[in-house]
Amino acid sequence: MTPGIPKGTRDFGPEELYKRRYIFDIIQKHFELYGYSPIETPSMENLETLLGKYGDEGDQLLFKVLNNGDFLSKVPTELLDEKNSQKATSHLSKRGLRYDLTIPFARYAVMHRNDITLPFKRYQIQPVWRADRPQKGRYQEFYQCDADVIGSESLQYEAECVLLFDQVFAELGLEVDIRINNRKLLSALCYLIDAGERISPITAAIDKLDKIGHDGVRKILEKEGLNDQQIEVIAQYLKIDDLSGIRHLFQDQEEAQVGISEIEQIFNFLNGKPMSNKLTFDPTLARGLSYYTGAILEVKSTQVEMGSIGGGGRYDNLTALFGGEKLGGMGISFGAERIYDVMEELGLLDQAQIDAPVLILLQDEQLQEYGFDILQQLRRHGIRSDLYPAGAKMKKQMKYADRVKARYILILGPEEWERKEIAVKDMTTGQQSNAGISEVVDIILDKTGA
RNA sequence: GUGAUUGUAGCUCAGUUGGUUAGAGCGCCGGAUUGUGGUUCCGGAGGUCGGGGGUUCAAAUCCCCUCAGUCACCCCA
Repeated sequence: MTPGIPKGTRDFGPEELYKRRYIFDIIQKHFELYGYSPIETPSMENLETLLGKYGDEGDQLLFKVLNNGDFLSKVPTELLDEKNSQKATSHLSKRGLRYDLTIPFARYAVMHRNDITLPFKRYQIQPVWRADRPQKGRYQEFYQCDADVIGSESLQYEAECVLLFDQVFAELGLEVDIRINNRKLLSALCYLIDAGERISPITAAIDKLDKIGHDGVRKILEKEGLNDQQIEVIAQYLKIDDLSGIRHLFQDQEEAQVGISEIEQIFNFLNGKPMSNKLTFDPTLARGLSYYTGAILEVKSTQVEMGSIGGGGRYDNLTALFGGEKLGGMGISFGAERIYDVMEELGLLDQAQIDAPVLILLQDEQLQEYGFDILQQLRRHGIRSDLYPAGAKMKKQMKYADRVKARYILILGPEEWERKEIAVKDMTTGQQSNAGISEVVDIILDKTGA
């Protein structure tokens, strides 16, 4: 067989992993700085936990795990004859791979309600899986970095999340656009045109505005069966780009007014706070996940064409889905893979590599044990080091040293052995000198700052 | 789920209207250089042309099927 990996998945070599770790470390550091604590949940959840939370599309994209044992024997024969995978699923699979980190977190919060204190702030950096067809910036297995707070309605958390986005992307060296909107405005809009139950197709259409333009949106809405009057109101809404305009449009409609003042309060919290990136109010921002009820956030790179690299929002009622008390929550998610792709394209990850190690080379096989001894002395001093196994020509050893990007090489040979010295070569300058072991340690510690 | 596109050496790709033994660059291995890499020079290894079937005197090239990758749409990070 020829080796391969499933589509939409990737191997990561050492170089990539150092770069990824650089990103994850910065995100994690800021999560903790902002008072979030880590949790982890299993890769698999019960399917009933996952199903119905992400909309029909989401359900389609769930990876389902086949039951163990002779599961086919338990499927009613009518269903087998029907060959309807959808209907048979409940008999074939009771577990699925997690699709995001938010739903598992809500499940966690309900299950561990007695152990957590509200408001509960947690972060989670783990892979999620979607049976999507892969393309640029889209994989079937990818990491999300989520920070959520549950059990508080306070808008300070919305503001906090905006700052978190801003600070993390600033430290990563990325320029981004952070956009904010409020689901209450969208739902009020649908209510205004007497189409409250059509909120998801309508918001889906609105969300596409910057891609397909006003006419495109109009066409979709026509297809959805809205009448001219309704479409006209939506078109009006889409032309507004400031809060006072929105306020005027909705006059004394309560839900919209609440949404507007929420956004205003968030801006008030942020007033005067130094930010590297711009936060803009965008009434056309909708976001796909259906569980958001309040503020919604989305982050896009201004430098590289790529889907959103971060997003989030407030959800009022996720815990109730699992039979818990109603706990409001607010959370954001960093799309690590896309951030990686963006940074790679901008060349921002080139220096994200670990300090090159020290490598010991042997001139003579007889000196291997001596070399091993030197190696351990270096390691005891905290110097990242390695010993090339005996038996290779110096040229080959040198080439290896070059390949692994060794900063220093130590050469042990009969001549040096006679004088109780070690040859030290700085691979970046090519300079070489002899010194005793303790002096060698000092040189390396000094130069590498280890 | 829908649509496009590409599969030729480890990698990136040439390969003319079908025509002898399928090429290049990079990489790899060896040597020039038995105590010194990244430069240079010389030599070498490495290919079921994604797979299967068909047309033909002859197929990497044309046709059909199939598999895989990539990209776009839907949706999303």
